[in-house]
Amino acid sequence: MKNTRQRAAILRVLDESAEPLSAEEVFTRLRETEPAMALSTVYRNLERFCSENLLARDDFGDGVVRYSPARRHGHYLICTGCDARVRIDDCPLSSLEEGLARETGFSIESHSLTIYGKCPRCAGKDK
Amino acid sequence: MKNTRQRAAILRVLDESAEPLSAEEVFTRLRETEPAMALSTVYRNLERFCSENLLARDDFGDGVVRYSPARRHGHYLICTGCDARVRIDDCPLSSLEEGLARETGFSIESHSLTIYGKCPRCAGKDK
DNA sequence: CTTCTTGCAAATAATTTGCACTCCA
DNA sequence: TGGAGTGCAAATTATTTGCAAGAAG
Repeated sequence: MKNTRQRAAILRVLDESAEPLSAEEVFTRLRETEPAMALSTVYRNLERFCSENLLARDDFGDGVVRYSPARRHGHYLICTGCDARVRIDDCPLSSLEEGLARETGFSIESHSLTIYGKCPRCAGKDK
Repeated sequence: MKNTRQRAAILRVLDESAEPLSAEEVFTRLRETEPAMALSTVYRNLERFCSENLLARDDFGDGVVRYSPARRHGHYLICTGCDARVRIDDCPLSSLEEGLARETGFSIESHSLTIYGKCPRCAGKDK
């Protein structure tokens, strides 16, 4: 994989962001430093980085794919009332994956986990 | 929620399917019994049923949302080489959710878990 | 009746692709 | 220099919405 200015810029933006970002969001943040970059370049490289396992996809179940550096990827608890997101730091899957690999013969590469519910404030509003 | 012929038909198709189905797939299977039904009706009702917790969304990470009856919903291990899907029957999250609810104050409603990897055949091809 | 639903057509939104040109290795 | 990478514009794909007509309670 060639090392281009655009690729470095995309990875930098994601490294500097505390939150996972969508392609559009990455694109917007690059407006200042890389005004000529095309949105399609962002899309192409985000996907490329995923298959190289440099990035992980975070799918929150709205129609938008978000990305974060693979090392920092986590899971989220999302409020179905107000879309508030809470990061879940410890991931219960490492132990599961081991057994799964043994049972199925798959070599596990990644996973995606999102939990939905009502935050305390929205749960209150319901009733 | 009113009980319409279309709604019953959508639920029936999903009950009869062993696999989660996308809106398009549901629509296609309804061509015979409900030839006049509009695709938008399918979309609207699938989403409606999800918010009533009659259906669950299964997101496999391609751009398509699939649905299955809430009671039967499971998780999948998907091959990134050939898209083969293996159902994971036991779900490691019930235990996690309890603690999470306590820590965050959220009332948990649902979750989505998908695991990616290479199936034995595709893992072999790589090397 | 009258409100919730549907069918249809048109509108979005996110993402992908074709192609000629550019730039890293 | 040769092929991977980029920008641009156009094409897809999945999904959503507005609205008038239809059916459920």
